[in-house]
Amino acid sequence: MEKNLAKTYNPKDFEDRIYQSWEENKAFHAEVDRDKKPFTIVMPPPNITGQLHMGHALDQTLQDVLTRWKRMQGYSALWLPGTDHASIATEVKVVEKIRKEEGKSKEDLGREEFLKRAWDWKREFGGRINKQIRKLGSSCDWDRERFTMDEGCNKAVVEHFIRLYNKGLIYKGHRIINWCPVCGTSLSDAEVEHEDKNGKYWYFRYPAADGGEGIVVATSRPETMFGDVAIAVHPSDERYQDMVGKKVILPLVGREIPIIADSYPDPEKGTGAVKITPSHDPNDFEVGQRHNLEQLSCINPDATMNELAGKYQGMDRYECRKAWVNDLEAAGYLVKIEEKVIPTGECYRCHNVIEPMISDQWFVAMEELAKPAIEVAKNGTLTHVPDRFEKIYLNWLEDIRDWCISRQLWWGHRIPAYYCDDCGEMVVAAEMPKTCPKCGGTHFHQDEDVLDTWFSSALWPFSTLGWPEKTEELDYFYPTDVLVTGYDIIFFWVVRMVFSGLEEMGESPFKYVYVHGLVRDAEGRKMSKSLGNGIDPLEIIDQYGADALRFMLLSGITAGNDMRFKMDKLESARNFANKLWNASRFTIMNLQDEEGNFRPMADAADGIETLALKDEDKWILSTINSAVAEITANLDKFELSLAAQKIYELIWNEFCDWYIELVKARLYGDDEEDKKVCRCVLVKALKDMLKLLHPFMPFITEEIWSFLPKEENAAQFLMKESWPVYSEALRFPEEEAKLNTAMDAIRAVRNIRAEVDAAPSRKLHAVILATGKEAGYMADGCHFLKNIANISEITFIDSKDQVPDEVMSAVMNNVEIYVPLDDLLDYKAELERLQKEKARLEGEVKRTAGKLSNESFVSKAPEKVVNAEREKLAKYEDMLAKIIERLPIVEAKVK
RNA sequence: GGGCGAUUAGCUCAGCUGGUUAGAGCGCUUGCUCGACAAGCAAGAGGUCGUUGGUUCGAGUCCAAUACCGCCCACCA
Repeated sequence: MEKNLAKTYNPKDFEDRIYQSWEENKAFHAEVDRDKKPFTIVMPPPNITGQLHMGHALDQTLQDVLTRWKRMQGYSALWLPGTDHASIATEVKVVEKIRKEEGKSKEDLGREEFLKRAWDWKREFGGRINKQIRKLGSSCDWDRERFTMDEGCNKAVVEHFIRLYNKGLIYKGHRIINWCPVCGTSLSDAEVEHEDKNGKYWYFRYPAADGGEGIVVATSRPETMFGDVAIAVHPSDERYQDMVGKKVILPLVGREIPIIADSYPDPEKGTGAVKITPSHDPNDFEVGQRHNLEQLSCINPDATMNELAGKYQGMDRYECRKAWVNDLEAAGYLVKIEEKVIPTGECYRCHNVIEPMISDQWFVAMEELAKPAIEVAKNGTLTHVPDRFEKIYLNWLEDIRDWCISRQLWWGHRIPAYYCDDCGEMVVAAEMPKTCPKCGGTHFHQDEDVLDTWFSSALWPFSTLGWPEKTEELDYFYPTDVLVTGYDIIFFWVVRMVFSGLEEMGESPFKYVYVHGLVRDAEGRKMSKSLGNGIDPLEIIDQYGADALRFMLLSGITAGNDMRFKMDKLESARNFANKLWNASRFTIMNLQDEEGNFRPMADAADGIETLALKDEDKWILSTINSAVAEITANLDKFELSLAAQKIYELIWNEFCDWYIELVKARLYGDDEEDKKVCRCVLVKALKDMLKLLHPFMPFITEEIWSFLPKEENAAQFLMKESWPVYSEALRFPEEEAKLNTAMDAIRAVRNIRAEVDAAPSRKLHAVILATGKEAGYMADGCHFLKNIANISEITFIDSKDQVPDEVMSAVMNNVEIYVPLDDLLDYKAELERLQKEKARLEGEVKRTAGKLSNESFVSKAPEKVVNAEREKLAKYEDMLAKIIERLPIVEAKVK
């Protein structure tokens, strides 16, 4: 067994091994534990249509960060995984597969055989998706994995359906719905995408039945004219008032239809007269209802014309349109054509134009269900992050129409309605009835249709916890805490979960909805199969590791906004992992002797703050301590990206760049007791940082953790360790100030060195003039200058007179540093530097003094702010004075 | 037609309730193989925060208008 980390960071060496070890030890399993508070996230179940894309990777990462963090905080954290049967999407894929491989249609196979193939598909792709989720490091509870069509979910769906039906909230209706002629099914309003297309208005004359001029109407879909049953005009439209009640003739068809008055037509649009086709237009449907008009369908489900279209029967709707318009024109009925942008509805799956049709479908009555869902958002029980999505959520609910839930498909939850073969009586029940309540018949057949896939996903937050049974899990884990999802499925899913949860459970299914954006490609385009610009998360993981991918996805994002997938960001995340890896290697190296055994450390049983800590020890502990508070606060507010940013800075800029460099001299020195303290601080610091980083980069942190010395009561895994908490005992403001002064001095010397091109290996002398409390800071901290700025000798002086002749200088707050450089002196460079500094300080003094001379600033701004401004002014004035003093000396040297 | 987001360094983006000199990554310049790390170290350059007004002692941050880009919704005569 290796005792230290490998020389280079290679995530492939350990990511799979670690995940396996977590899983074997059931580290993700969450139990009902009444001593703990529950934290619950149900995973948005990926469709079993294919494989995970970058959007899933982001979605997963966000949820995993939250879950791991809460678990470390001591919650019984359940992240419940699963997949979605995705009725229509999967059916399309399976049909395609069968067609390709066997040359058969689903009808050739028959329902039963087709479903077998679909289940085979589910096993193959469901399994693939689960592997991908594991690769990402998701800490979900696999013991509780669910599928939207498993037995329990099916039971929940049937139960829910029956309950709503019995309450009158589900009904079967002969109504106008969105029909996709290609998918061969009805669709809900949410499944129709709107697109503006270039089209035309054709103006046709409908001659009056009594031989008069008749009326001209515009239409963008002339092929629906065969279904016209009336012409409507607005009752106040004076142009047509005397025509209301009269009849016109449907051109070429010869059928007489009435002119009616209705509020629907807009006198400003078209000719103000509208042809009414209740079977093929939702508005016309309603006009038809109001006026008791006949419903004449002229288009078949496959978008060909039916017998009503006469000689056009059998033609495709668009072929018919062309021929029909030609014929009307030839006959002189065409008045004019107008180019127009026509808003068109398309199927969200196949992007073919939707045809509104009348048919028998099942609906959920939305009005009553929507009310409580609106209420929970308004009263704050349900919070959207960011909150602007609440408006979108509310707008949709407030405008909602009844939800068409039946689909003419095979793959899905079959509608639990049965019809008596003898009398046709319908019974809604969990199982096929034995006898008909009406005629006593004993033969039934089940409704052929299946349910909208979203009908089952709407129940996901409670069906997965055992509903309709009253399980312990349901009682404990429901309602869930946060739902993480993309903004693209708010309507499909979030809204429906809320009203369904409220209906069945009486409580909103979650307290927060965290909405994230899309992952786009480097050019900002949506990743899509047709563009071929998708990036496979698995390939990225293979190359850079899951931790780098996760960290990259989280860096620099804000809730609800899209992000771009940039390779340089990914590399940066990987480099960060490598940095941590090496810093950890350094730490472990210094903990161990040549044999790899841990050397003795100071006993920190009474708290690390009780040890003989040096200033830099207190500084790093204090810095980490503040970061703990900040990062926790960020996570509390769902600011995951800011939290990630802070832990990055803490590890790289504070720990690696400064602390490690500051303590090297001690570690390589010979004060054994001090070394023990130093090791102790190193381990403590590293461990705390690993814990803070763990939710973001679970693999590397767990791997490093396994190499560190553990306390007796340590958890088996880092992932089971407790989240660090802020401690007042670890707050060292004095040491922070001291170290900041030392660091400024180091930077100043390095700057001079760079300015004159002095090799880093060249040892320099420094003369320091320090006053105020900085005098003490520099006295205590000057050894750092020696160690990491390569200063071999330091002379403290207490007056300007003692400044040597040939020097470069740096002025800081209460500290002046002079570096004698005899052969290398570059006064010209220093003069430039001083002049630049002078200009900067003059600007600062002017700005600060200006502020302070403003009467209303001094009287109105908080005292704290004013005092800070005063201190600033004093500091800048002092520094400026010193620069001005120094300038003529340097100027003289330049000459 | 309605609504929303974005506009900050060459590029991609952070910037939470208004208060030090507006930050990061990448890129760029210069110099470094000194016992964790060249996937690195050090020192730098680079921004009048889209525009115009307003509120305020104080605005990248709040308000209004405007421009450009993008997105969502809407019953398609």
